[in-house]
Amino acid sequence: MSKKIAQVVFGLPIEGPFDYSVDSNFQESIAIGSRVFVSFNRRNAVGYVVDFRDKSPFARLNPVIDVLDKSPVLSQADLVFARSFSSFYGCSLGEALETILPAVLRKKNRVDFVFPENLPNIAAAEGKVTLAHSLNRKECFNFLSEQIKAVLENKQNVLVLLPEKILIKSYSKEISKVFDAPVYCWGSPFTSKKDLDIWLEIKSGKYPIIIGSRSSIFAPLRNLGLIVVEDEGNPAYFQDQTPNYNPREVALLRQENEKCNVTFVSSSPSAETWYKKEKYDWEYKYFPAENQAQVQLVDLSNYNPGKMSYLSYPLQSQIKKVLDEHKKIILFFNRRGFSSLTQCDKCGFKIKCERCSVNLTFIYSKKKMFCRRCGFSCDLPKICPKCEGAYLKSSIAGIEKLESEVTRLYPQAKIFCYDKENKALPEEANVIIATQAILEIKDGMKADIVAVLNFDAEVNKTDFRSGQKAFSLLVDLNLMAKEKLIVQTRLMDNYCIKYLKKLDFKAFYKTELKLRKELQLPPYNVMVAINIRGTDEEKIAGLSQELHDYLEQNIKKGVEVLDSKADEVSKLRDQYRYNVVLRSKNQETLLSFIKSSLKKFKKKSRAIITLDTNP
DNA sequence: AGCACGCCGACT
DNA sequence: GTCGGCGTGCTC
Repeated sequence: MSKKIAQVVFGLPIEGPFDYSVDSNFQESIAIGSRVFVSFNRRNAVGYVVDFRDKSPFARLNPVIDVLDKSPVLSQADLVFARSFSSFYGCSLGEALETILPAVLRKKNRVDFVFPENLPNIAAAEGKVTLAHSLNRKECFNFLSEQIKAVLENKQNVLVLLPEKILIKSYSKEISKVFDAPVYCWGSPFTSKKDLDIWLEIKSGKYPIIIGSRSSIFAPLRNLGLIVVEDEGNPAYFQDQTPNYNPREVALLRQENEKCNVTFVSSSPSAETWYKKEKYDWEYKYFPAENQAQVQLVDLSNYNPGKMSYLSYPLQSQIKKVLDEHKKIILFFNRRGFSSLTQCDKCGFKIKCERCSVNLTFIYSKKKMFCRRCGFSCDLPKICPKCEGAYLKSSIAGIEKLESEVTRLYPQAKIFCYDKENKALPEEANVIIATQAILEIKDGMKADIVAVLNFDAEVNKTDFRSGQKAFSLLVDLNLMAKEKLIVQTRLMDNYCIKYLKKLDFKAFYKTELKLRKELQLPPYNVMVAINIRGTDEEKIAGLSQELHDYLEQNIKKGVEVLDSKADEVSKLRDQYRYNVVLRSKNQETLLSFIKSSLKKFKKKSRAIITLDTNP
């Protein structure tokens, strides 16, 4: 094949490719997948060779200044994968390539490493997808071990994804107990030169097992036999960066391209995953819990709301019983700090963050007020900043307030709070008041009784996934309880609670999916939010409306534009945020529509516009 | 993205 | 006059 003209793409939001002439002295070294140094729009830049051609419609071509790789860092397969990634997430091919490559390679760094010419060609796996629905860590781990063993025996490699970095170390220990193959823990981004050596080692097959978080989904493993996505529904897999990818979706893109197997693990899978499992007939393995704790509902609608304590009488007597029998109870109360609303008793002024549209939370243990969105903190004002009224009232109690109430009722108990700030938990603790941070302790956290104090708050969120999340929460808390799970609620016949009692997953997902279908939500539709933000609220609101109208006028078949709306948190870090949400049955149709429309719209605003797929 | 070019308001 | 704000267009 002749290499007269190289077609080059860049990590920029422009499609390309751009043509460059190739000097005779580069004929040997340049190849598809090489990184090249070229002049682009009066500046020098690193680009990626995606193809060659003999003729160019452009009269005057710039030359390739330098070829940076001794042998191309990107394989044919990488390019195919990047193409599907770019059309799935609506970014350019160059942006997709930069997402796949370690950050070091975006700069003008040479790679002298020569990749082995012909790696042994191992027959691909079957491309099978499994949903491991696990209420029993040990059983499920044995199952995964069997899968991994089969893959390693076939001389293929394994990638395990975990939602949080902190889980990597202990997981790798577990794996190392079973397999004696080298394990690489992929925790931090590959930004230094030293990282590059490791990346090259991974690429040349030194580590048959990689365990990592989000970004390790791009680990350059050849002969990938299996991707395990642990805790597939965990929201930590979502993250707002551009391009905004979800590793659980990327795993399926790799599965399509590399024919590797994929196993999703979850105690209560996302509705999206359950839907796909049914639709594509994925293999389904259910690992029941060793013993299921009994579920007891406490109907709060019988209580006088004015006099309501957070502890209903049945719960109070339960706590007493726990203390008498020297047992342990977890009181689950999903609100941090002392109070999440401080209000002037005289004029009603609410103390808000200076930079966000969020009420400040008072954290008693630190004697300070915090913004839960941007981290801003300040002292608790002594008088109302607005009317100088002397009395500031704390309402919407958090776990610290609850702690004081529990301490008053049970002075003899050993009470400890567990939340994001405070993760120390002494052995002798017998009443543990915890936020959802307690769910991160994946193994070992057990108590005789677990009680959910404000379940209704979980369901009443505006997030359309709140039902499913609330159900997942109950399932996980139920697994924590040895004896009994108590749920205080006014929603006695809520479907989450109803199907928890018998752990009837089938019925739960059937109901959840029916709701989603009726409301035209994912997984029946793809939703993409175009997020517009900037410092001038009027301008942003106007721009958002303008964008909405523009999209509607240029609408494409099969795409629907919903109304322009202020974001849930309309102001964050001094920036106002508006969204235009679009809906379609087909992700690629939708993204190509947005991409072409935004191209024309984007420039004339000083606002930052980002895309959020399946928000 | 990043940069030049070109079009209008206000100011030494 | 001209400095500089920002909307527009282009990059092989």
